[in-house]
Amino acid sequence: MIKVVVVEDHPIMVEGLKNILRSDAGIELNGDYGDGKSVLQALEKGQPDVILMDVNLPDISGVTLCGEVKKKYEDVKIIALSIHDEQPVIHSMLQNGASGYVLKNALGNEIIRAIYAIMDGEEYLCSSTKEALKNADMELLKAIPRITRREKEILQLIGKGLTTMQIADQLFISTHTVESHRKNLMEKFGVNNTTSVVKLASEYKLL
Amino acid sequence: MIKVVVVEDHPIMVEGLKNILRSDAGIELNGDYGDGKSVLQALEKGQPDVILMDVNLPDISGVTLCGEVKKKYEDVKIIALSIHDEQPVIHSMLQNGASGYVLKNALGNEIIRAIYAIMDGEEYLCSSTKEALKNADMELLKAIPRITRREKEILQLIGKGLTTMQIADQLFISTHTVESHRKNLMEKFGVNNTTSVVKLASEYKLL
DNA sequence: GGGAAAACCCCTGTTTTCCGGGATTTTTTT
DNA sequence: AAAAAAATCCCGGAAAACAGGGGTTTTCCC
Repeated sequence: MIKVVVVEDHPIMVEGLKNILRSDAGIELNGDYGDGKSVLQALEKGQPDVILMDVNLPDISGVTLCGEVKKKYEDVKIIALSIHDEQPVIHSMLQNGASGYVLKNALGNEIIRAIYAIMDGEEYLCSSTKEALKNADMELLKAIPRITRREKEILQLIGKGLTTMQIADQLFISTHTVESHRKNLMEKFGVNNTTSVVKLASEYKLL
Repeated sequence: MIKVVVVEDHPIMVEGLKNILRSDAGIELNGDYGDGKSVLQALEKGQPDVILMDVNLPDISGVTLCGEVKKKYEDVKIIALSIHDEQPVIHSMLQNGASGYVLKNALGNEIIRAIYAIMDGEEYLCSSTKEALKNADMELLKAIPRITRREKEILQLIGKGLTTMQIADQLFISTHTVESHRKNLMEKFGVNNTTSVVKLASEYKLL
């Protein structure tokens, strides 16, 4: 029996997943969790074979959670579940140790197939995911930039529509510093104006 | 028996909803559809009592669909299902005739409760939705701005990081015109710089 | 078909961001 | 404790966005 754990914060979605998993005789559902913290706690007491993990969780990002789980329990396989088909999101999950990536608009049996595939040591991407990756040069695959706490803070204020001067005032720092952060953000996201940074950050759910 | 139809493009979610609805004896599931077009077609041949409608559909926006359904079949009650708790999204759905708004992180029985409540002629908002509305002044409740085709086009180009001049070049219009659109967009969204416009538009899934 | 609203277009001056450097002081991580 | 990463600060010139004004042409609704 393949032991599966579900991490997903939408109960209705969990209900659907349970139903799908139950329909397969070789799979055993070993619990479900609504956020990152509770699943990390649970893992200390024993690990499943596979974790079905939503990328957007209420507490920590799926990317981070994925990395942490794999660091501690390298044998646990992770399948990412997501509504995003953005290339950097997919790429970041895979880089952080996910063995599969299935979009939420996939059919139920794609999940089953994914589970068996990765138990065989394969990597499983659902068809729409493959589609999303195909168009991108494998060379210039970009991961989601890792931004610092301060940068995030400034990004949020920029998103609110504040000017550099207003931000400087609010955070009790110089306008020059704010401009530096702005510059670094543009650099990290590989764009040349703040508007694009905000758009991308919003797409990657970094705000 | 209350006849319910589900409009939702994530099969796993549909699976979960079916499960929940099946568990209640007074509710009968009358079909599910993955996009706006197919449900509009189906409605011509007969209407259910209630439509459970995802706000983010692949073809048209839930807000539009909601309006169209209510225009043609005013007796059909609509419950919006969404992952967003943004106030303008909620507000726009209700303005377009939705009788209920349930977030996807709600528990299954919230759905059941919502169905019975609106069949009794009440309006049903799940607890998190109420929470999201509470913080906002009822006075300055803002609907999602209606933007024109041209404005959307320009917004997308801005989001790509193009400057006013590059946009003007690409669309064969003057930079002044682009600036006008920019101005109108800021006006419509009630903010004073383009970055905020892009952020909001992205939140409301207008891009 | 006619009128209103929306969409589209244009201009000038002021403010803000962007770009190109460079440097010092905390934190964090190893 | 050393090395790496973050956070802070600084400058000046160029480029772009913003604010506030006005005008013409489509489109849409009655």
